[in-house]
Amino acid sequence: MKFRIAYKKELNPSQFQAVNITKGPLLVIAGAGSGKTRTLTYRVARLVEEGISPSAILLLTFTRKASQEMLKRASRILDNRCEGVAGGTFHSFAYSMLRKYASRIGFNHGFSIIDRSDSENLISMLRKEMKGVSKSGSLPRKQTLGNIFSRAVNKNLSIEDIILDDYPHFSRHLESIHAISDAYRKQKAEHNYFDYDDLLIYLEVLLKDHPDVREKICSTYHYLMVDEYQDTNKIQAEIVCLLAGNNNVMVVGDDSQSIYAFRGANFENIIRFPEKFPGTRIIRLEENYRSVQPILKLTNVIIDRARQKYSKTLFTRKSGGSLPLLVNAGSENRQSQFVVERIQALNRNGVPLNQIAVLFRASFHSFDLEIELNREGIPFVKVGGFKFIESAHIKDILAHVRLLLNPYDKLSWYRILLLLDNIGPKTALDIFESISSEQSGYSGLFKKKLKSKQSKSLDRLKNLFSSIDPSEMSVVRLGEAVVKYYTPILINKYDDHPKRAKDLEHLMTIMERYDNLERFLADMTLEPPNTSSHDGFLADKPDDDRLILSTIHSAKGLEWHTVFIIWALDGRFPSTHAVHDEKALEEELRLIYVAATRAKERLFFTYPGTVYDRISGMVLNRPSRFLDDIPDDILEKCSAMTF
DNA sequence: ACAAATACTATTTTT
DNA sequence: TAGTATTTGT
Repeated sequence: MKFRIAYKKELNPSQFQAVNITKGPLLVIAGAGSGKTRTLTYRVARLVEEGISPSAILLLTFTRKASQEMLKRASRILDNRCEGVAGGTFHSFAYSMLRKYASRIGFNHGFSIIDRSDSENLISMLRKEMKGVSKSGSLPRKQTLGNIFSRAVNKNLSIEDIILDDYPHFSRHLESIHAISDAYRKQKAEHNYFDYDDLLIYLEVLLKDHPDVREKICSTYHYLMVDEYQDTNKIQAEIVCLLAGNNNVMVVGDDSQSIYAFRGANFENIIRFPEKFPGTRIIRLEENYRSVQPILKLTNVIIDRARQKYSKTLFTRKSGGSLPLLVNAGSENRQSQFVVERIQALNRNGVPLNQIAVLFRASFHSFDLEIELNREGIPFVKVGGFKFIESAHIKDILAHVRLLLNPYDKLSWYRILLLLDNIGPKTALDIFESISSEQSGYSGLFKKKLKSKQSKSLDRLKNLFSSIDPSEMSVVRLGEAVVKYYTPILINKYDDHPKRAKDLEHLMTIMERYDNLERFLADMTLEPPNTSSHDGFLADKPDDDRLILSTIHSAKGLEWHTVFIIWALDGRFPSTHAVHDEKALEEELRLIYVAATRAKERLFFTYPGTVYDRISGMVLNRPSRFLDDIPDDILEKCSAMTF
């Protein structure tokens, strides 16, 4: 067969093999910077060139952006048939399958997806009820409870196991926690709520218990490709098994880059893949095309300390380059200043801002730097951490919008009613009960008798709901009506309302892109914009030359000319929480490995000399233990003063 | 009885 | 800083 693309010429031998083997199970161990994306992209093109229908190919990735990017690139090297390939995250794929087959799993009236904070709010309500019952000491907070429940699902363990393993100090509350978990499950079923984990659970149920559905889905998607396989959990691995009916399944991953164990990911999925699929062919991509020699030398030393790994050694042909540098800055602010100065110097020497990234372990690590960047007028985007979509004012608007789709949405009513004067938790729930029992849509709001003060606050809300009609107005018009109603509340509630009003404007520009309310809401929970709130309204301009600030988790798969890793301070990275747990410590090690392997030409680690840690009462003054004893000819050390 | 204001405390990463 | 527990106010 003659192909338009010269695969053999454009790929190295291992990559070519991975593209060339299109049938049967295939495991690709792809080291950092080894052209993993390139390989997947060419493989998509190859399948399409072989005459396979694009809609028969399913590409599961970690973010929607990643799959879009790959399909776009595949289209560029072949043609736009590649855009027809089905791609997305496990969660978005689960969503579309479950929508299609909702009635098969007993959800005849559909369901709505709740995000993490919705789920926590629901848990919080149940926790309050439970507080009266349990006697001794305080229950875990809602966030912790959410973590416990989610981890149990994603690791396929019981609540007992999770508490004994990870939260032994809460074991005396085991019964109460169990009760809350049961109540949570019940509430979700009653209100047709699916949390993130439910999407995976119900997809597994659908595939497992309904052979005809599974048959149908498998006969649609003949070719399955899964990216970032090291970060899948047990359910996802099971789903891959169920989907790979005809064994044409390729998974790509790197156990050294597994950084999502905290949410149940297990890189042993990679190791077990050949057991699950007998006859699996294994290909290793070991040539690094990204980093210069000195950087690769350091990252190889870092990952060498990992206990458990698929062994591989990356090599590069990129010669030259300077040694990575570990800088003692003296203080947090001096660290920020140092980074700013280096960025300005690089920029003067012709490195564009968008080729420079500052990476950190936790979102708040960049606060001081952000102030310094603003002072110097250096434009930046921040990725990861607290998201635009998670800020209270955006969630307020979305709650109103959600009610237009489902007037019996308990969480949304609760949220928007609490915004009103003289209405607290009790009244809000009473009103919801009334609406729910009336069964007459949101006009049920008019039925409930209230004190005059309270009904006065409700009047404007009633007005809003009687003036809008989701069947007649476009998505963005609905949004505008809600914003108009909400603005006085916003001004009253927040001192910084001008900034937040801008966010609402940005939300309107996002809504403009949708003509379907349901799709809009699903996207907002499944694939929300990943940038942080205050720069959200600028984030859509892709060519903007701006510095990147990012959590390491959100930097996965990306690369820059120069990378700064700040707060490389023992006690922060690894954090004091992780140091007593070997598994957690290993994950921190992989995390610093992922961060360092993002760099192409220049790599800086910085730490503030001495920091007092209020929580542990310790003085932190050592560089990260992962870097501390690396020889000077691999990692150069200096202080900001002597640079 | 319930809402609103105030005090206290523990602090990561994300679909 | 935000979530929760506690106190004060209507």
